Amino acid sequence: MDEHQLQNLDEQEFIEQYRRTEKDRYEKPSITTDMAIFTVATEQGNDKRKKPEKELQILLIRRGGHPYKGHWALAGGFMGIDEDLDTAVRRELKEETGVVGVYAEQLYTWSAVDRDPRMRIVSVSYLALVDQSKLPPLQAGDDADDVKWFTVRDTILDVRDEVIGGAAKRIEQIELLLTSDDITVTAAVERTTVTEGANTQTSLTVTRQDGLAFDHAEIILYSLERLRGKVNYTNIAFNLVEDEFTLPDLQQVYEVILGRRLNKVQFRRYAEEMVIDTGKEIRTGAYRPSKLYRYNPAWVQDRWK
Amino acid sequence: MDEHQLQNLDEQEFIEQYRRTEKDRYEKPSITTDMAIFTVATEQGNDKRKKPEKELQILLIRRGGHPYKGHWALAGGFMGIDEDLDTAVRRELKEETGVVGVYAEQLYTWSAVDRDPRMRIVSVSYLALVDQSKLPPLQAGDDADDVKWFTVRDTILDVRDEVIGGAAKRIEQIELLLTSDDITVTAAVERTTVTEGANTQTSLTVTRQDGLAFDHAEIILYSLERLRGKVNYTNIAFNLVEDEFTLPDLQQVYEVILGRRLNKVQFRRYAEEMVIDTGKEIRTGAYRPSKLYRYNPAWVQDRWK
DNA sequence: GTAATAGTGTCTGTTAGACAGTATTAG
DNA sequence: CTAATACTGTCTAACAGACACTATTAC
Repeated sequence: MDEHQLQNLDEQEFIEQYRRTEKDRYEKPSITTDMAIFTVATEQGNDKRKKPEKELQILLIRRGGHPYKGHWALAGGFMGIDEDLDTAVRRELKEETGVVGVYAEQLYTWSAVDRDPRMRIVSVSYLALVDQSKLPPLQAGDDADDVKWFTVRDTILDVRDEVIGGAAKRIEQIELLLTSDDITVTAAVERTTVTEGANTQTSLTVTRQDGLAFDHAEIILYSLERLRGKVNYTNIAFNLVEDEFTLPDLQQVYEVILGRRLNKVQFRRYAEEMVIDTGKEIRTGAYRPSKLYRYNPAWVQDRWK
Repeated sequence: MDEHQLQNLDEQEFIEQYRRTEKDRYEKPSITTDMAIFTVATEQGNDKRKKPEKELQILLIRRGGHPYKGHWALAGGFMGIDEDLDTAVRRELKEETGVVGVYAEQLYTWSAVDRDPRMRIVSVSYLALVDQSKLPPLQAGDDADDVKWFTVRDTILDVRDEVIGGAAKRIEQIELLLTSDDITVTAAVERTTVTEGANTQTSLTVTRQDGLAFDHAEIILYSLERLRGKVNYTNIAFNLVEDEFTLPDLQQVYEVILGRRLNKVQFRRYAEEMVIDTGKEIRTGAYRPSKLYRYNPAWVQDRWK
């Protein structure tokens, strides 16, 4: 049956015919999910007298199978034919790490033709956040040899500007450094921004990596960008504190994400309308106790009225 | 060869073996792209003496084949096995409408199991913007019977708040109205926002549609949200004016996107650092001429310092 | 008391928002 | 001249950023 005959059927007949003869006419890619899940954790080994510092961490698994066997990767895996992406990514996270019930949002879909050595794979990445107190003990499962939280540090090593014709080009060399107790994995990524007229396009390319699998360094850097952007105009950071939290703790979360100190008065004015005072207090050291707040579900972002 | 044997190979051997025996073990979905491309156009039939009003328009094609034959849809189609998504979506747009060289960014990946009646299809949607002056005459091609620009209007008909246990739920009834000269297509979409603690999730569901194909009403509303969000903190709106433009024209673009009037002084202060005076002027009516500007490529968003 | 952090009062410079004015044009 | 839109000066209220202060605690 040729295309013309096929189109002269009514829709029901067409679909039946299509399923019989057309459905697998072209080669299809596979679809996987990848989950960049972050938490804000207390640094090890600190002075008893001082309040502990915090840091941003990401969950990685060590791959038990080829390809990139023994390398560290984001949790994730193939989407089943009968599940949607949100379901698939949560299922994979649970299977590989035991982590459930986290905040997760879709991030970006990666489709470079050669991004997987096995075959054509398109991957839909997710950004997830979880508070330490909601975490069960980690347990590696499935394809994973091991699961660990890695401290995330990204540094811009170099910025180079070029002007080619009417286009302005900015190339940033970024180093991504992920460390666990005894393990360090790194990647060098080039971030290219091309501005031509009003049209600005940014792309990320891994130029060197040590211990990381696939294009996951790009995905991690992209998720960091998104996280840093959204923290300023959404409630996203509240997913990184307990249900009841203090304003100094919340401020620490913002500082860790943004990588810089914030003004206390300013921060508290900003946070005030997003929180509700529980009336409780908590004592954490040799100093004045801190008030406990909870998120104000009635808060609406009004930056863009 | 079982899984264990497979994993004892070295990586090169593994990949060769995988391609022979594992590659097509599981049923795969198809991947398509969908392009929501907008422009800001001058309304028809206006008073000579007054400056014409402008409106937001989206490009739709009438489907020449099943399913949804004769219905209106976003441009797009299947990704080839040897091309990435950006390439695929631009190729499809060109094939179906003749439009090339536009600003485009990836929007969201839609994966509901039943979103296509033929088979399992995951679709990656794109948001694109183009200035009228860069548009060639439209020409339907390929699977498309016809191509038209539709004026976009979305109205919130009703907002209902519910509180269930600790979760706050907001259900908005949205009407999407798309009109061309003689054609009107509509859809009713339910926008549900669930807030539980700090965790807010929003979903869109089409409840009724007339003349629109697939879940494209959801995609269109989602792209409108993104456009309205980004216009405030990026240079995205400059893709909707000519290379040289006046500030009143630019302001009109912002007003059309946001659906409300902006304060002139305020807008000009905001826009000032994003533009460069060309020294030229343009006369468009029986009133003072307007200065022509161009985009300032050195502008960087500093809202999130 | 001391050292440490939590939380507040208040000053200052900047910015958002609005009003009302002037400038320029075609007809 | 009039009607229309482009553009600007300036007032006010709100806000961001910073400093310095008070409050509370463990030891």
